[in-house]
Amino acid sequence: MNNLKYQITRHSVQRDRILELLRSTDRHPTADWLYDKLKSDFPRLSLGTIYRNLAILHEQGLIRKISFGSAFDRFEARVDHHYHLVCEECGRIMDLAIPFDEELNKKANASAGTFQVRHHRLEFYGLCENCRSQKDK
Amino acid sequence: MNNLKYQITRHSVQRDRILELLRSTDRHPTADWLYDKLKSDFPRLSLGTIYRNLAILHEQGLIRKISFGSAFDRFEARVDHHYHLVCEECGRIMDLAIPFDEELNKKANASAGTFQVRHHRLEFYGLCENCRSQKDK
DNA sequence: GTCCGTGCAAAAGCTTTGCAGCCTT
DNA sequence: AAGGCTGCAAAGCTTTTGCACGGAC
Repeated sequence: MNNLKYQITRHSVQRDRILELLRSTDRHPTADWLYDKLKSDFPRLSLGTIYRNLAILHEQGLIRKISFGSAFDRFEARVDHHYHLVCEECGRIMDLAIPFDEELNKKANASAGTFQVRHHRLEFYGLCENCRSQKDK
Repeated sequence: MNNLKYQITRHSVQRDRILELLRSTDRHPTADWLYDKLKSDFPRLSLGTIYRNLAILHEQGLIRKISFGSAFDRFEARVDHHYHLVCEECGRIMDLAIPFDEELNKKANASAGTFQVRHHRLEFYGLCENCRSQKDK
């Protein structure tokens, strides 16, 4: 049983360069930035290749992915600060009852140098009850 | 000086219903879910209206928005667990030096009921040095 | 010679926006 | 009457995917 989407066996210069680039910077680049940087070396490079290789590298645990932006925003009417539980299986989101920790901002600020921390966002990921019992079957 | 994009003055039944719906549920809906729910009451409703009103409600502080998904993913070669600083002005992302807190998962689990917490994601938002000095001018 | 990886282009998926007409004030 | 709000449709953006070709092994 193997759920990997990409089963790479071959070597790819492009993939090497993407990983190398990521390892050489602390900018947490977007796919597009990588594309721009590598375009001069591979004039016929395509964004599809970037994305495919990022997915492969990610699958291999060689890189991490941080999602931002707004593909699939969720909304809620509760406007006080609180944290969420997110089910990785079904996408369900629940509010979590632990108190909001303002102290976290101070702790972060203490290590953030000249960066000025104003707030934070914390989410917990795992399995909701439903999906857990599904998996037990 | 007013930077608000939406300056609402008028009343809208659709907006009322969106807020009412959000207040009546704990599902943290997507725009599409709201659209589906309201479609029967407003047969000619459009998703554009949903999005516009969500933006207005958000601007008024009546609702919160949680972004997930992948519009603008960022990648990094550092694969150990760590936290990030995100500049709200320029979008720059930096690694934060505070230790990764595995205890957080346990704390969350203790309040999560039947939800099984496996990991978490924590980001700090604020202003980087550059953008801070820009603002002082 | 296989068949994986690439480039290219089209498609997909969510969100935004232009526009004309309607509705609130 | 003024102009914000709506529905509709098109556009915008990032990411994904189908396909044929070229390259790795």
